[in-house]
Amino acid sequence: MGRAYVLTPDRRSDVAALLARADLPVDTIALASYLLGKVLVRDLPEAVVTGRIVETEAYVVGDAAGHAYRGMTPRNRALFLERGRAYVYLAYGVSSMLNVSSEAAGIGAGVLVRALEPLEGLPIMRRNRGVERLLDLTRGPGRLAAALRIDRSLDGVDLCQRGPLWLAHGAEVADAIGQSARIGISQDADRPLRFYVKGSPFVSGPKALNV
DNA sequence: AGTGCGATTGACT
DNA sequence: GTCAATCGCACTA
Repeated sequence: MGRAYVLTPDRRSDVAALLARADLPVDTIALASYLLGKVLVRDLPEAVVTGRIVETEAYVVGDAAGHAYRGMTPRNRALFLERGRAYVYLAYGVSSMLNVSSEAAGIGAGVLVRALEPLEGLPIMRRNRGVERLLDLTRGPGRLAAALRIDRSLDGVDLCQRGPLWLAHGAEVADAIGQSARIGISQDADRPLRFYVKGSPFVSGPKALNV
């Protein structure tokens, strides 16, 4: 079995460095791996809740599995904004999904955030999720959105600006980055556009994809 | 205006 | 492992 996974040291989000838009790679695939290790900061009325990104998926230009594939619609317009904006939609009428828009303004593409390692605000996350187990708080796109109380009202928010939801620099990803097919899609299902921190127990998906 | 379908999750056999 | 819940939205007419 692999060595024990070491939790990232807690970091105060009020001193965490905001990601500048210029820091974000323009290319969707580059952005997907770049976001691993970065910290997602959610400013809630009662507390700040943060987590380290450990799993992402790229939905690239011309991707039949991407929501922007058939052009701009009321739902997916945020995917066409400049990179670093939030695209949030409701999946299966039940779970909210957070994406980071990518590429230049006018081009529809983005990166789905699939899993976080919880850092700050664990009590709030437990309350938002209604579960106790640390591993169940933010493992999976719908779960992390619930834990951070992210919903469609945050669609279009600039993640490169301090506000209700933003991105901060994190510790370097010392662990190797794994790559696999994306989860839960039928179109273009074999393309290796999923990225994850190897060895992190907070990564979602079947074990076979996480080697 | 009606229809079909998910970038998932949680409950259950 | 299987499967239903649940609803906004894209698509067709």
